Amino acid sequence: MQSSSMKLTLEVERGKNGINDSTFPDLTLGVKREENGFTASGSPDHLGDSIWKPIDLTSSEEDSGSNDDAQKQLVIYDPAVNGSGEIEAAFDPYEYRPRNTFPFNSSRVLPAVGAFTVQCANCFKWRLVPTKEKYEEIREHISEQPFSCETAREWRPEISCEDPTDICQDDGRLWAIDKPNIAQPPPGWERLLRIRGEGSTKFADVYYVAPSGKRLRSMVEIQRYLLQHPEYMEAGVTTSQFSFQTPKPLQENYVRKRAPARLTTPCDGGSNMVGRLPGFLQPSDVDPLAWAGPDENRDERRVGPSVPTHLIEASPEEPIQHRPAKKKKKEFCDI
DNA sequence: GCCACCGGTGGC
DNA sequence: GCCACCGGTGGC
Repeated sequence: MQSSSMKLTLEVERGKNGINDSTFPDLTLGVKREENGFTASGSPDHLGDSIWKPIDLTSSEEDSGSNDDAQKQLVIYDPAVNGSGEIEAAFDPYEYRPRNTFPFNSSRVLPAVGAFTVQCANCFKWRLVPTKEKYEEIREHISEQPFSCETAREWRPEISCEDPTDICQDDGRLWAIDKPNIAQPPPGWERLLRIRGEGSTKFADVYYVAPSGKRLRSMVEIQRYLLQHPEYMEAGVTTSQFSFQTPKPLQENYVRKRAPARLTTPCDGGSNMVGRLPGFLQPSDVDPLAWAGPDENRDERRVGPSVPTHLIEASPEEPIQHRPAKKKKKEFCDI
């Protein structure tokens, strides 16, 4: 990972429908994994050092094409998945909430961001960022102000490049690369990232929640809302403070590809597209890093109650899904 | 009735 | 192929 010095990571957890929103804010972090599941370890300082290993996402960057910003990437993964694992919480920098651990009875559980991680530009190790707000702050200026372990001393005074990485992309979580340089939302506003279930036509949706509680889902709506509420504009809020860009999943098949309009033979397969499970795709094609899907791991991860298989490993229960495919994941930690 | 989520597509 | 946008609707 060379250039990519900085990448940002997001951990995804699953939440349930209504709940997601609330969960969002919490995203905090630290997850550790335990034997099979996750656990938290607790060390106050760094999360499990041992537990998490370094991740290398570099390659994944595909797209940003222009920027090689590969740098700033976020990875999302779903801890919950694993099950049971539990995530524990330790407060300090990393506090976790075991929310996902408990069984949601709800029928729908969707993945949600569980943690944010940024890669040190010097040692390339991943550092968990304690809050969504801090993460957004770092992300906003990641190009001009590369993140380093030294920066992390703001919330972890003892941290240095000598410490092991905080997280490793291994277990079957869902990882995604975030876009760099996204402005922080205006004061009083919140930017929500909702991860869709596997097999959807899109990976995620971004919403902005205005101070009034109104949710806005596109720049058109933002613009309209600001015009209707001049007070925000008078306060300096502009559309440049909003961005609906979403992270990209490393799992290549997570998002269902749009079917070609003309696929022939419908039958043949029936398989045509839609029906196909993503899983079938070849991981190989994808980037190296891509994490792998859940394969085997999945079992472990799933914990108790639910988890059905689905693709994402993460999701524990998901009634929802379309069929998931399974993909395999692999782990890659490099550092 | 509301709204979170999903699907679809026009435009690039 | 990707993404911004928004319509539809299941579930509450």
